Amino acid sequence: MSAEKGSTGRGDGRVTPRRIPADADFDIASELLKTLAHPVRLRIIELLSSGELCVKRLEKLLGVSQPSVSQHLRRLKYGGLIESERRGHLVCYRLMEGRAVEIAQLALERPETK
Amino acid sequence: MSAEKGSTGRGDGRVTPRRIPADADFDIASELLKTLAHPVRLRIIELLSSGELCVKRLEKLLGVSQPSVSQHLRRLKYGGLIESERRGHLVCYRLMEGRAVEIAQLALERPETK
DNA sequence: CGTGAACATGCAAATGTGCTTATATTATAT
DNA sequence: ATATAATATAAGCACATTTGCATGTTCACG
Repeated sequence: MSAEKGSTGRGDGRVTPRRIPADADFDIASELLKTLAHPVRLRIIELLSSGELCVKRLEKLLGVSQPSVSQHLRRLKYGGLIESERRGHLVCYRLMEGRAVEIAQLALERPETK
Repeated sequence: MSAEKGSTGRGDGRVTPRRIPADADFDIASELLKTLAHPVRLRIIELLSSGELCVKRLEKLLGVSQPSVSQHLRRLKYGGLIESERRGHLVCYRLMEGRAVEIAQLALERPETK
């Protein structure tokens, strides 16, 4: 199974040299994962991966109370995963951090049955 | 930026058809992410990606107390990410779930500065 | 201005997490 | 059998997270 060391294969054929993670990197990375580690937030990321959405729309799609949606959006925004833009009296959210979708998709895969 | 819909590109050239996630899938996925969302557990995954290690060795490499290491290992094991095998009076741990390393590596990357 | 719609924020209760310390368990060696 | 090394589990506490509910805020429009 041993993955080739020192580089990361990607879908687009690029091979990014992997740097040695410092101590703080693990803190930062675990923050990112904590931000994603909630069913509602995962669904928000998945929904936004198809394009931007306003809160009202998310509220309906998610079937979750408006304050709850706003709180999750705030957390995602604070974590730098999404950004918002006011449009009239709507506030639209869109994805900012590409890794968010990639991680979400990986986590949503069914475990490989090798 | 829009990623191609309905399929996931992977490093090995495979293209896995993506199924529509059901409600429970988000719960399961967020459990997986929560299990990974701790700096020490991330480091354990990274260390084990090079081969199996016993608790004593992990304790030294991580600089964390033995009970703490054991607790993190238990969580990872319960989540199905690692497995253990007794060898004499050592207990060796190794990776089980390929996604764990992939997700950890993605989370450890520096954010893309497109 | 005042009203309504869309969002955001604040707060308190419930729950979950992580760490430390102490105590069990298991296997080896004597 | 006993002692010792490696590991696991348990109890307790501090702290963070989640959730529901109430209350603010901001904008558009009449």
